[in-house]
Amino acid sequence: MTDDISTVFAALSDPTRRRLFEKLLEHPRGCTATGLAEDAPVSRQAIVKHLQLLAVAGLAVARRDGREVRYRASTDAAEHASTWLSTRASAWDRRIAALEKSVRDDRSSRTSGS
Amino acid sequence: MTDDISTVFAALSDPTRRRLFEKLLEHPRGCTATGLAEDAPVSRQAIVKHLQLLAVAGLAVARRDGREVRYRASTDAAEHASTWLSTRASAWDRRIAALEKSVRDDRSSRTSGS
DNA sequence: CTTAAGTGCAATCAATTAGTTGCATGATAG
DNA sequence: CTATCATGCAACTAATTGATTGCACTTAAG
Repeated sequence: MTDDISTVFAALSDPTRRRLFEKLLEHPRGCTATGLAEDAPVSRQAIVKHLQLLAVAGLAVARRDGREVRYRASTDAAEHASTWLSTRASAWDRRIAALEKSVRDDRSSRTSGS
Repeated sequence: MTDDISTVFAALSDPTRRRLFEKLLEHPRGCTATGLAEDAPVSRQAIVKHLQLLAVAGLAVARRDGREVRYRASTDAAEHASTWLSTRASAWDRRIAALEKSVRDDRSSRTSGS
C-alpha cells in the first residue's frame, strides 16, 4: 500500500478522516489538532494521527505557527484521484459502446447473409 | 466504515483490487475469479474476496453463468466518488479565492484610510 | 521564573484485513 | 452416471489500523 494513490484512497476511506478533510476545506486559514478534537468524539491523539495520514496522502499540509500546528487542506491529491476515477469510468463507457456496436454489426451481417 | 462512499474508497485503496478493477474495465464481457487468479500472484480465494469487496462497493457486478461466475465492472460508484472529490476540490478553490480577495480588500481599505 | 497550553512520542489494545489452506457443493462434458 | 472444473464455505494466521493513555518537550503568558 506504499503506492501513491493507495494512500489517498486509504485516507478517504475513513469517515472520521473525511469529516476532518471537510472541516479543513471549510477553514482556509487552517485548523489545529487540539481545536478539531474539541468537537470530535475521539481523543486529540487520534485526530493528530488522522491529520498526519491526510498530510502523507497529500490531502492536507501542516505548518508550524508558534506553539501551534495549523493544518490546511490541499486539493492536488483529491484532483488526481478524481481524474483517476473519471478516466477509467469513461474508458469503460467507450468499451461498452464498442461492444454494443460490434453486437449490432454482427447481428445485421448475419441477417443480411441469410 | 459501513458508510457507502467509505466502501468505495476502501476498495480502491488496495493495489491488488485496483488492478482487478482495471482488468475488469478491459473486459466488457466480464472475467471469472479463476481466470483472474491465473495471472495473479495470490490464490483464487484471495481474488474472490477482492472481487466481492469490489461488488459490495458497487465497482463490480457478479453474474452467474452456468457453472462460472463472471464479474464485470460497474462505474456508477467510481463516478460518484470522482464527483465527491472534484466537488470538494472546487469548493476549496472558491474559498481560497474569496480569502485572497478579502485580504486584498482589507489591505486597500487600510491603505486608503491612512 | 513559573505556569499552563499545545504538541510530540511510545506503548498498548481490540478490531479489521489480506492472505492461506482444506474440504464441500454444484454444474457440465463424456 | 462419473469425473472434472469452477465456486462456496470455514477456520486460521500475520499484519495493519483506529483508538487510548501516560509522560516528556516546547512555547507563550502572567
